[in-house]
Amino acid sequence: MTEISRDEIARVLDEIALLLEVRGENPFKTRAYRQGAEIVRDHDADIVALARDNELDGIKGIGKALQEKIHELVTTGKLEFHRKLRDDYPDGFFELFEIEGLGPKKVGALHRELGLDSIDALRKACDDGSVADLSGFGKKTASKLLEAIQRREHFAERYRLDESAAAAEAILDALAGHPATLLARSAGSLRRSRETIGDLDFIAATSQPKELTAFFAGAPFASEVIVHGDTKCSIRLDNGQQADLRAVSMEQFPFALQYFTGSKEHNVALRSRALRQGLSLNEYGFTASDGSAGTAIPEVEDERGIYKALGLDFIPPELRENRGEIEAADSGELPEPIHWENLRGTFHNHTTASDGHASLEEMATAARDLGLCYLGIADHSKASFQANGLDEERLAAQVEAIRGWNREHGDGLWLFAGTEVDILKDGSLDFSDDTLATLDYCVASIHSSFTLDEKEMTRRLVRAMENEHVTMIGHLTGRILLRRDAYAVNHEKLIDCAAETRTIIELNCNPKRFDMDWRWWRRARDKGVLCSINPDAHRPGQLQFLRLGASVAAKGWLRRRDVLNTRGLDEVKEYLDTPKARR
DNA sequence: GCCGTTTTCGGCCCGACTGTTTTCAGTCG
Repeated sequence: MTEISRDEIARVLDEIALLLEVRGENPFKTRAYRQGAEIVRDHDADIVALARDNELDGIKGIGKALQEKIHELVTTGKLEFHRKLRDDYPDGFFELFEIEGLGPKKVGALHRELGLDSIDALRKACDDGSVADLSGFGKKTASKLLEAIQRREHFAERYRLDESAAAAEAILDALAGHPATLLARSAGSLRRSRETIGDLDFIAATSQPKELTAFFAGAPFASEVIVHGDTKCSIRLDNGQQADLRAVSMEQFPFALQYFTGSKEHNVALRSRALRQGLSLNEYGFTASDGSAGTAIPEVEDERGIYKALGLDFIPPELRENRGEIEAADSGELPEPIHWENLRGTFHNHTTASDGHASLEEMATAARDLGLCYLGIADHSKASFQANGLDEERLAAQVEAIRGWNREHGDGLWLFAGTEVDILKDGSLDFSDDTLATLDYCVASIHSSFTLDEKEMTRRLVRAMENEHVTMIGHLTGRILLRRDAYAVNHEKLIDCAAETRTIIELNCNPKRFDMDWRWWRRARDKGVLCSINPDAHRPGQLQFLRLGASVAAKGWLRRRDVLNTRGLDEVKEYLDTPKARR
């Protein structure tokens, strides 16, 4: 039996929560399953192994019942409780939840009353009027459901971080330009630097909320108005992405900003903490939780003040995922924040020699203009023929050109000669050790045979890490966000191996990738693994991805000292000159 | 189903908006 994965356990728990909800079970029970799923996804240690060995005791949020169910799932590959719940529903039933406007109650009614079991069946039922006749539904609901079905076909539900950031900046500019706006900020998952973004969230301080929501609803970037009230307005942009505005007073602004930045889990934890201090916290402010006049309500001027009132250090938005940040803020142990200005150079970049769109000189100039002190060139190796990978001869010529640049311009920007060498199917490399020894450093990446199973893929990467010339592993899982899944790797083993072999793991901050995923960096850091933040730039402008990279690194709890490219040129030269085993 | 610095029982975050309703349920964030 192939072992069940962490994601699969979480998926089953989520599905149980959904099914219990449809059946109208105790909402707190469904929440317990949903939280269980989150905990399984986020847990630091190898939770599958713990479950197999019945050692789940002491994980907060996983009580006796969930422990037993997860154990059953891992050891038998099935969960009887889940099967029984699921048996009543066909596979297509679950896709109904993907339709905007349909929650557990409505899906339950559609299935119970009309026997609907797929989006296709729902479309037909909306068309023939049977949905509109259902109690609790109506003509308007039916037509909204039809629109939502169409929209789902046309647009992805999530968007890239860089594209979302650009859209948000334009909207913020428009909001800031309105005379009724006192302050405007974006919030939500964008502010938390998640790898992909759902809706865009905006908070504006104003004394004329109605004017502002009306402006938002009528703005040129609003291709459709979804909801429009006195203080809240949701619109859809041309690309299908939803944008929400909340208009609040100046006094409410920090609370609204905090609240709508989330994450939901972070906020729930923060609210429980407030309650223990006799305070109720919502998006408008603090109140006495028992309504009494005796409780002192803290004065708050900005978001920082909210955390201060709760006895916490300020928690940067990136860390607000309820993964231990509140405890760390309580004990003064939050990581020192890493900023993009701390980055002095970067290592994984391409030129026209392989599949880049700019010459060595153009890339170097862009790096210097960005204020970097050094730039590593790592073009593809020959096995990546689709990317015009370099053979030994062309590589040697490029190395010579780089040395030449340094002789001429080395006082302004230093170039490192490297390669992004292919890790072949068996874990060997596309260049010999002798060839690699002529370079300053080496990024090793997988670009082929994506379908190997987890064991083989992990072994392949381990073998690459064991090579003394491999400085760092590029895009560890090969994922292309919103398009291609990560290949199967055992992160725990690879992190351990990177620590042992002194191999750096790249944080590929090309917004298509953000790979390795931010959820693993804290563990890597604690094992002593060094990170390099690399844009995988194929054009000069893509060096700017370093800004996003620093935010994602902060999200992964990385500190400056955990990141190679926060070091100055001399330190980096010394690092690369030191044999790997002694680094 | 989970949890415990008021608790091993009795709580568990909460407000805006919409549509279908005559006072509220459902969804969303």
